[in-house]
Amino acid sequence: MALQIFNSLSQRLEVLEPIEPGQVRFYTCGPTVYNFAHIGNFRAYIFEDLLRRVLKYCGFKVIQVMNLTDVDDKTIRGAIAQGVDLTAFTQTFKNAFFADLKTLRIEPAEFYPAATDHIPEMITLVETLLAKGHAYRADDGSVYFRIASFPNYGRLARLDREGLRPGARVAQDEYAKDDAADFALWKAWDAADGNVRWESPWGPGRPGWHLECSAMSMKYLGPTFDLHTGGIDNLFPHHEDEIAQSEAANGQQFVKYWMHCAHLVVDGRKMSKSLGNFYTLRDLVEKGYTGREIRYLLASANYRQSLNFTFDALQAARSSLARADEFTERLATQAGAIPPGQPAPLPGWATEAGAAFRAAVENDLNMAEALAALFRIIHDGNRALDHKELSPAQAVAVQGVLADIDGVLALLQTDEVRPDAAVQALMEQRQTARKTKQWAESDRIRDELDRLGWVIQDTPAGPKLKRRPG
RNA sequence: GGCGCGAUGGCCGAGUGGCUAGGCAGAGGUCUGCAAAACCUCGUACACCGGUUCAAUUCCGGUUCGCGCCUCCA
Repeated sequence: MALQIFNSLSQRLEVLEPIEPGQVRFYTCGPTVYNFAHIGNFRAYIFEDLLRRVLKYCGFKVIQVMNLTDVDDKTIRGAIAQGVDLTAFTQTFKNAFFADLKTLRIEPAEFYPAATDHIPEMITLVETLLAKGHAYRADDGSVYFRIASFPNYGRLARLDREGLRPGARVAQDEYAKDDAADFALWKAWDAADGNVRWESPWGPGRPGWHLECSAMSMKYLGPTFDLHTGGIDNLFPHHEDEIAQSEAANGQQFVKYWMHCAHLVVDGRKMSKSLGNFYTLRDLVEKGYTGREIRYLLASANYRQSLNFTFDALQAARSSLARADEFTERLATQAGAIPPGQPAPLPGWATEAGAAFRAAVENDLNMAEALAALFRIIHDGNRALDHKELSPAQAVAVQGVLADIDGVLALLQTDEVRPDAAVQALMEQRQTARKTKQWAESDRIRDELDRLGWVIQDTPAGPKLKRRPG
């Protein structure tokens, strides 16, 4: 089997065949750092993280670039509103973004280029486009891309010239453009930009939004690379414009495969501040949910379908992970008894589930099926342990399968919290009470531990303390 | 107006022209001092209306509802 992905460009499933065998170069549209990212944003970043991990799982070397948009209308507006420098303003949200990625166990990309660090590259690209006749300078000092000069425009989004007719959303003040559909490569400075400006051959101004992705992908990945991803809302105009700029400048195909992640909705409704169903990652963490739980929920659905975020589902994610944790711990206990140097025969059910997992992720990242394979291991493993049919050596082998799987999922490692001395002492007190059959006292201590956030399990090997989630 | 996606049991969510998704929640049981965990058992789900077919949740058409894009929202 080989990794198959759904290519937005062809609208079909294709076997991923990188330009350079064994290595996938891919570009992912990153955040505009003007506020804290919300869970809808993170759905896309988790999708990209799963993709990255699946690529590695399938044996590819990965070079991933994620851009940081740190200059645009919103960042400028935000900086001015707070009366701080653009750089200072965006730095706060860059830091927050990286902290959030860590919370969600998203593996770092190889490069996180920021737009403001690549102004010269962008200016060079605009010069190339001007020289090749794909761009023109308007009366206001801005430079626009001439869509009429690029016949393939609209191919990705499947929009024809009719569909590109100016609609209500085209800004009224874009009179300077030859064609209303043309988009800005370089925006001339105006008063609303405050002190945000860079010098250019066309006078002071700033880059258009789409330009950074073309300039930076070219710099870090070359004129043609394998894979480009983003949210479905970026498909048009952003990605369409990237293609136009890059292919017009380089005269060769920009990207071989495009993948787009569908949106997240909350309680079946579009997430919006006015509906009161808008959540940043930080909002959920404040409510007591862990990054791992949120990751589970966001990772559990097909990336091409809209995902319905509900707190019931988040609670279910919590319970599912508790079940997984219970099993990995049982497995570790059993594996701990292994005599050193024993070869490990893998039970049949684990081999099958491991293969099912691989087949699932290779099928365009079918994470629901992949998780089903994980739960097959948990279920069959628990049964084998109950029936004393899993040797320590086999337990080690199963751990190996889980480790492989978790290379993709990044869900199984727990954020372990050890009970403190007081909690430990209570547990021992309860044991003493139990030995003398003082059940009322024993239950009272159990309730007290519960209030402290600890659940107790009496096992044949003695009592165990479990952190109660939330 | 144009283009596109979707509707699966209480919840989240795979999938398939006939054969169990999975998880969570719920019910009963085993185990346990009681629990917890685990295991065992348990659900005539495929929006609606037509059509194709021996057979449709799956294919086709329509209806209703939801979501998205149509120039700077992941």
